[in-house]
Amino acid sequence: MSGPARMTHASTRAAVLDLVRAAGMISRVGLVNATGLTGGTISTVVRGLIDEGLVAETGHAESTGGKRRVMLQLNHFARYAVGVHLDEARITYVLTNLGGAVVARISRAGSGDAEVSDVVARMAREVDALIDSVGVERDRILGLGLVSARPSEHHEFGQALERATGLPVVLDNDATAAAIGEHWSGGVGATSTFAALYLGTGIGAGVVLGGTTYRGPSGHAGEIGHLCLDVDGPECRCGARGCLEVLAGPGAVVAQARADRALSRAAGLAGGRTRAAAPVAADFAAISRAARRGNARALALLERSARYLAVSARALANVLDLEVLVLTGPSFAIAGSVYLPVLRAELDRAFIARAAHPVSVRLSPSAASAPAIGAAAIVLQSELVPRQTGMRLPDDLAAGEPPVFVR
Amino acid sequence: MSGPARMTHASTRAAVLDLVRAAGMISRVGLVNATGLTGGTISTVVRGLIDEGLVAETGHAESTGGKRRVMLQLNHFARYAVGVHLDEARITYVLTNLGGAVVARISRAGSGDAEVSDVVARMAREVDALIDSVGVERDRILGLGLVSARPSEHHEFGQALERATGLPVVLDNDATAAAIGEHWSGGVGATSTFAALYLGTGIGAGVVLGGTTYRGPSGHAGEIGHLCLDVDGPECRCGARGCLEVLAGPGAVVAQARADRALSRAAGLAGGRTRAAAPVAADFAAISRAARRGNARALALLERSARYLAVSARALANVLDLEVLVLTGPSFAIAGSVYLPVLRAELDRAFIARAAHPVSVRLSPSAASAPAIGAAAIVLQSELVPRQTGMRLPDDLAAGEPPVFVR
DNA sequence: GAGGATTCTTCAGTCACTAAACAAAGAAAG
DNA sequence: CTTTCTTTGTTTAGTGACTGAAGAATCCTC
Repeated sequence: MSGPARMTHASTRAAVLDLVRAAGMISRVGLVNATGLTGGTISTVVRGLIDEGLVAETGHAESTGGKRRVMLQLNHFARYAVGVHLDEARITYVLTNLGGAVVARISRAGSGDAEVSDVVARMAREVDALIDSVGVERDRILGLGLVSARPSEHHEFGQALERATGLPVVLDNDATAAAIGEHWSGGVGATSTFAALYLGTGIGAGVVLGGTTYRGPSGHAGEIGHLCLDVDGPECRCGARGCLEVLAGPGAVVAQARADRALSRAAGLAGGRTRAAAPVAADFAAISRAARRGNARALALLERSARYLAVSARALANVLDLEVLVLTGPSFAIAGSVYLPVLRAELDRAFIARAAHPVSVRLSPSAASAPAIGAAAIVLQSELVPRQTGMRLPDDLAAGEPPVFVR
Repeated sequence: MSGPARMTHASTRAAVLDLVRAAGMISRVGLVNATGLTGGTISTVVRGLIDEGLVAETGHAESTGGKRRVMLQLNHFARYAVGVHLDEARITYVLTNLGGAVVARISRAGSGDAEVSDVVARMAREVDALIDSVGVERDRILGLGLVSARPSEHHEFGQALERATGLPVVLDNDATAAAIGEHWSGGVGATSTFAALYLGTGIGAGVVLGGTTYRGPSGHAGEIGHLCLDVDGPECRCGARGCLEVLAGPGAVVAQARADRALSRAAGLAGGRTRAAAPVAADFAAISRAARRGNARALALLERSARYLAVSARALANVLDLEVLVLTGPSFAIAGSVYLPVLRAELDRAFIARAAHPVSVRLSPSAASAPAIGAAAIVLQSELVPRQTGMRLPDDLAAGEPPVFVR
């Protein structure tokens, strides 16, 4: 238990930097207490971070009888990151500083069915415009995060964008990105276990366990759209019945609303009249507006969806032993006020570990642009936070061993 | 990306040992490839392990054009661990070697309502008897693992047992223990992501993500007994409706069977006539036997339970992106053959990430004593495997900082 | 302003790990 | 059998992160 608490250079530096970020403001002594390292080590590590311009001394604490502690803060404008959200109909770009705060933001039309090379060229120009709009030097930008609902389909896209922009590109899915964004922005604790419930046109969840993002072996962790809420429910494209997505997803809400002639007219639903990508999101927004205007039928549809989602959120909280649940994504940005109280009530009533700790349910303050902000946060995290600690343990251990000759 | 891949002494030693265990048989070159460390480091680490008697050279591989590789194996009988499973009605003790193989096993009556001090004294005697039965020296026993359905209620119990036996005691819950036992025994890969679905008188799941046990911030991770499968289902003690436990747990199966006069007689159910702890387990076993004898009604009840459980297992697999699901625990030991095909079919049909990888569903080869074996495995793991890598990041970072005086 | 408390830095020593030379063991070619 | 080459494993010097302890700097109290 005692003895040295050694770690690599990179991860010590990164861990200290992450602590400064997470704490907002902290002294060297505070870092000593938080890390378990000695004062000497912290002293040299902090000097390095100050020399690089990443951290700055920003004041003093009151004395506790001796020399006052010098407070340290992240120099938020030392580095930047670009976040890009590829949605079906739109591409959203944000430039954030080290603290995850948005310093520039633009939104442009989606790719449609244009050639990949053309889209990449256009995106590179739009990224340039984003950066130029605030006059940040290129070499202070750490990289570009590119998120979408199906990142596995965008590998070549990412590589092309990397060549076109000259920035390192990382890919991820929107829900995970949103979770990392919430984590980075400091809304939840540094080591907390939480999920970001993401409601776009689909339903997903980004999962952070004990401060570490969990993606699963194939990157599909947090897939809650196909939780079963009714074994005899309507069929789903996944092959099962009564899936959350079919019962309560934005698509289902919109379908139910369109089937209601009066509501369709009152809310001004687009129906099938616009092009394929947009209408679900647009009509879901229209329904939400109708509910806010007091349309009882619209409100009932949303509340029905919220109850199903609440039960699924409880399942997620039970399985993962969550401490915090953050609602985020474009659809929650619009209808969060309807969903939030329903989810809160459900998790307060029937979360199985609530004797040990409650689940705090919150609406993201930046639900609409959460994926793009998260995309930037992924870059910040991948550049500044401990890589994977520990060592790789390949599963095919015996692979490569020649045939054995037992003595 | 390049540069040294440093780690602490303890974790390098432990990681190498864990690799030797996981691989079964591996050469020094194999360890170099698997760890990324250099030959020199592996050479010294392995020498230390051989000096301690934990590892032994056991033969040669065929030459690939040069010197033959010397193969290394875990010396299974170098150390031992005691595993104890506190069930409602019985206490099961196992003594395992380093490989997790059972070298001695006894089962005694449960604690009933005796005084804690008396029970602890009796358990200490029974542990002594277990150890003496195979004549293992006391100082080669690493510790004692104590698992139950509600370990939080057994803290003092564990401390008393630690004093009485002189062995370090670790506590955990039965489902997590079972998962660790499966992992240690090598049925699943070293870095695999899997869950042990535990069916005793309750329902639980032990979760291992990427080779690391996940317990959750309050130790309640894997709680699937209260997944909702029917929002309008029967009420549950947790406050919700249609929970898995109420619809398909062994208690529910037994209740349904008891309500059936013909089945009760055919299976010889004890009903409410025996004392409180045993009957559910006993009657569930009786129903399973009846189903095996061809009783259609008993089989139908079990298959109904299996279908609900299968849907819940799919939920777990979707949320956690599982690669493997192991069925274990006393009730699966009895009725596993009924449940297994139903779960397999469900996960084959509707697991959402099956395009990326299938979920392999297996019945534990030692389902009945899995908790006790797992308890011993927890001791092995806590003594021999990397502690937590990285550094602790307390959540109350600003705590202890005096008031700040901004410059 | 002396003395004590607290914060922060400096520096020598320690230890895990690497790189590279070396030794040992076997295969292949003559 | 000898030579040469390949592969495996060990030894050794060097590197760098970290600790511990001493010292410097700063602030409070009396």
